[in-house]
Amino acid sequence: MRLSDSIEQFIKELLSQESTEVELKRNELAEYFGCAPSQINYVLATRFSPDHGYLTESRRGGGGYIRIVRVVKSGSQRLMYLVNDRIGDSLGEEECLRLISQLKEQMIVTADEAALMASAVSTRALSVPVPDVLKDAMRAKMMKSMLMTIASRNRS
Amino acid sequence: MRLSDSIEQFIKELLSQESTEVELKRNELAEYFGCAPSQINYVLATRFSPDHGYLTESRRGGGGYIRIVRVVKSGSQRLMYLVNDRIGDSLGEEECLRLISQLKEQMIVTADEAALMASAVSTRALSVPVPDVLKDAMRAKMMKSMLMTIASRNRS
DNA sequence: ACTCAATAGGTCAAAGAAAGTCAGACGTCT
DNA sequence: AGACGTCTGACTTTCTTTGACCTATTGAGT
Repeated sequence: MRLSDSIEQFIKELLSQESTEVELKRNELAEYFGCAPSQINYVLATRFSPDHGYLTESRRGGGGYIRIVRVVKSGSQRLMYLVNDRIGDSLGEEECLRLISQLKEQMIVTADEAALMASAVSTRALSVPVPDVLKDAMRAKMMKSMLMTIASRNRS
Repeated sequence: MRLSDSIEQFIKELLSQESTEVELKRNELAEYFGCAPSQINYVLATRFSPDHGYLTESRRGGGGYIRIVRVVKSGSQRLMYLVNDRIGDSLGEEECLRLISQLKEQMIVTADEAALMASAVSTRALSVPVPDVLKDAMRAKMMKSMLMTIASRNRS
């Protein structure tokens, strides 16, 4: 069995026990598996990325940690559809706004959240000297990122 | 648990009991936590700065003290300060996250909104081939745009 | 008034603690 | 052998903690 797979298993084990969130120490985990600490980052990058349905945050320095959150897909098929299929690599402002207003209508996001999202992807917010092609690429990523975040709460 | 966090909690405990202001002795507090007195300054600098919504004053010499005052500003005042003064033309990711978490702590935005904002300015969301300088310029604009949106609703 | 010692807080740099990054070595399929 | 996935180690960045030295205030003794 591959080391990466073992670590992946181990973390998923923890996640299944401790609900949807787990916090761990990179060095301890590396010690436990007798590997380089950076191996943990590799596992996170290749198996617990947002694309895989996970979010991670961390802190350095004394008392540092890594937290992994499993995004629950059940309550939000619509969102995951948007993230995985609907939104591609590029999204214009108009289309962003259309999507956002649909989400609002379907009561998947509140009016306040919709306004927040719209202001983030607005032309005004992105008015820096960068080609439009790249801005639209960025909009796509921002939308996905925000939708993932929304999907990760709200397991109602 | 981190020492800094314990001290922070301790002070906030005092503040919640004694209204909006608390006065303490640096050396006594350090003794109580068994740490170097300068540790107290570190906690003040990293957790009770004006950005965090606190002011501190102090006196040296006999009968010296440190006073910590929680500044009670309305949400929209705080937001306007951020938009007009605090955030300039450029803002790194770390600083964005710090500001956002402060807004959450001050209950000016909800946890959900904070998460949404954080995901919008994240490295992940902006991972397109654009120089970092421009990304930080964009972050500044996005933050302002989002904060304005928040301010324009409930002017409480 | 002046000086000096005691008291109390401030500053800063260096050490320590954790996590992040990335290039390159190593493996394992085809 | 080549391509792709895995793993490591050296170096970096961020956050925390401490200690040595500095500055301000007070008060007692002259």
